[in-house]
Amino acid sequence: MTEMARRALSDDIGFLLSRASGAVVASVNKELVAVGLRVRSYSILALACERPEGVNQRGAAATLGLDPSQLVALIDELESRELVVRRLDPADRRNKLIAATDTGRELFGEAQSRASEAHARHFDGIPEEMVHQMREALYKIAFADVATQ
Amino acid sequence: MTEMARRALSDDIGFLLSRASGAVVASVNKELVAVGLRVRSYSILALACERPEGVNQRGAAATLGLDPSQLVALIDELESRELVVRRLDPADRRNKLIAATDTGRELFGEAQSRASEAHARHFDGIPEEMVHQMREALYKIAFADVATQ
DNA sequence: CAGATACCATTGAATTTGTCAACGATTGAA
DNA sequence: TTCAATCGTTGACAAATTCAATGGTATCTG
Repeated sequence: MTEMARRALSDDIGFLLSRASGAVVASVNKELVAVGLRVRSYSILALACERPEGVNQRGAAATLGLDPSQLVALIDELESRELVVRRLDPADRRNKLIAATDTGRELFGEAQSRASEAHARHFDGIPEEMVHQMREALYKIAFADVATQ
Repeated sequence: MTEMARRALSDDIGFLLSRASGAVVASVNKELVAVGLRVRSYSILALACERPEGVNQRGAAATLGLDPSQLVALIDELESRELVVRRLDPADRRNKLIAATDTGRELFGEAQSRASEAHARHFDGIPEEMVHQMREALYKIAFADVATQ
């Protein structure tokens, strides 16, 4: 299994993953300045757009792989720009549901197409099949829920 | 091309990339506490081990995709632990060559096997062919040198 | 040779991200 | 009713990102 140690860092798949991610995130961030978003806030807005009733912060943090406390300030910002609203979940008043406003959905559309352009710059040169395989693998890794200890 | 906008954030390949990367990096970081390293310092040490004469900081920053200024403190730390040494490049005294010491190589071996274990937790469940495709794609993206503006 | 230009590591600052421990409010179960 | 668990939130601190500037060094040009 580990019989053959890799020599070069450039072959280390963990390194490649974080390096590639950093490059794409940086591109998307630059592309999103025009709409006043960053990848983080963009992702939250995306989730808030997915369901009309909204998502609770705990759940959002889980799908984003973040600590719940990280969402607070980001949502504060989105809310102050009236892109999302925080409402108490009537079914469980501990929850707050984050839902996109019409303005939020509109901006998200613009943001989404900008993000796509940034993605295109990175992925267009790569064979479709390879991207497909990568997407599947990434999905598995992202949501594998590995016990990290 | 962009005719079909993706609906769910979970399908967004940029998001999956950063999410997966975050998960793997977090795992590796946890695995590396035992040797007093983090992914960043581990990567620098890896580069310093690759060539006996060492690598200059500018080059290292480029392959790591970091701003050169980020390396300074990291190398300071590695140097203070005598895992690497900074030497002036005799051929061009603007450069400083970062080379691993024997201690550094020794520790790196340990670190490398720990990192491999962390990787295994994430990648072992994924078909080999898929990992292979992903590695190639990631390599292209990581070093594509996209004009990010 | 002299000066302009470019490259290197480094410093410093401002912002964003990551991690963790706590707290009040609310819920569900003993 | 009381206990334990969950939710959003706050606060603190370390780490990472980005950018502008500086002093030392090399290269190119005249």
